[in-house]
Amino acid sequence: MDDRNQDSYGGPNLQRSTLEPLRTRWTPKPEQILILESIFNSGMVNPPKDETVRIRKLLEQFGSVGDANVFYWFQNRRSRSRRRQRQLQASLMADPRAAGAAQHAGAAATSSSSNSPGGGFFACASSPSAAASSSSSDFVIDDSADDLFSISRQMGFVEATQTPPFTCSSGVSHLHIQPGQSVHGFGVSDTIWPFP
Amino acid sequence: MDDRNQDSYGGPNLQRSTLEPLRTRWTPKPEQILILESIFNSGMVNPPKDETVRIRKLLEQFGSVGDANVFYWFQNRRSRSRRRQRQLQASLMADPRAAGAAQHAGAAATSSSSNSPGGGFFACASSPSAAASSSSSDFVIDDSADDLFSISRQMGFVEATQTPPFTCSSGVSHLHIQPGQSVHGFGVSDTIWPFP
DNA sequence: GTTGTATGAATGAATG
DNA sequence: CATTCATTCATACAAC
Repeated sequence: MDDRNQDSYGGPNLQRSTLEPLRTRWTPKPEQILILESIFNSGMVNPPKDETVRIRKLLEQFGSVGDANVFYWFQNRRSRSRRRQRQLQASLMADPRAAGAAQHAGAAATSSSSNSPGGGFFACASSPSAAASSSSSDFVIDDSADDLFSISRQMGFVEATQTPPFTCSSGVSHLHIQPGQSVHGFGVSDTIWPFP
Repeated sequence: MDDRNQDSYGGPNLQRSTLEPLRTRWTPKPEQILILESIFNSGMVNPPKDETVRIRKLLEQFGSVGDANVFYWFQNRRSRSRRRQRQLQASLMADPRAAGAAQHAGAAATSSSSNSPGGGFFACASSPSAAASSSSSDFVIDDSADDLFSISRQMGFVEATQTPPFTCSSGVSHLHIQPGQSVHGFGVSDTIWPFP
């Protein structure tokens, strides 16, 4: 399916009664969250357009999703991570003893199951088709692949009803991004006013 | 009377001391959105500075707003419209059958009658005195307005204490908004996405 | 059924 | 004009 219709009609459990025209907001499926999460944690916190499309296609194997959803997801993810980080910092600054009390995070797997808080965790990368990639430009791991415990709710049970070919390579992913972009040529601002 | 205008340039800030939700950023009132929307749809998608100032003054009748806000609004508007258009094009190109599948936006995009910014939607232009009558109905917005609409959901209730009637003269038709009138908010939020 | 929280979606405000 | 960040609104879902 190469259509990227952004209909988010099919929620995970929302389609309980063969009623589809219920336009709700996109509710990512556990598998989708897993994929997104791994991509994010593998360092690609801000995928460019083309990557976003690719990711969307990947996710589409598990349910309807649009590019916009993917875009929003990453944006929210970044924003949220940053905010949490800041709050945590503030908390620590206020009271160093409160180190162990990470807010109230919905995640319960703080220490036992998670890995190094800055990298791996789990990463996956797989293209169902189109492996015509060649040049592997390394992505830039900004600095902190921050927050990782947040994947609580919907991922509790990955009940893959019938998971299409979806492979996950543990370790560091092979996600390759394409830095080259934008045909932006001229930055003329003739009729626009600079600003008062 | 609610004439707490703040100055235009630079800092659109307005917050009540202890009663307001401490809004830092400008939240356009429904009437303001209407005005802006009509100006935009009347063809003026990129107003020069002087026009911007005029628009701001117009908007100020319904709440504090600065030139910068107006400027940003138009800028975002243009950007968003273009992106939406491109996304739509892409969608149609990818899979014409998926035409009706927009997240929860109207499905009236396929026909497309006016995709140009100059396409009529509702515009405003009239002399202050002439439009003072005919107050049977608040206003009429063609719900059949095609793709390029996105009246935010913020148009729900208007608490305008008391502001002078307003008549816009800028475009083609006329639009008369009375501050006390509540604008019927249709929760139609355009939701195509932010980037192609 | 109500409340609280997590989070998708939207948009104002920048920056390049 | 393209992209990104920050804040806010709306809603799905869980807990009660």
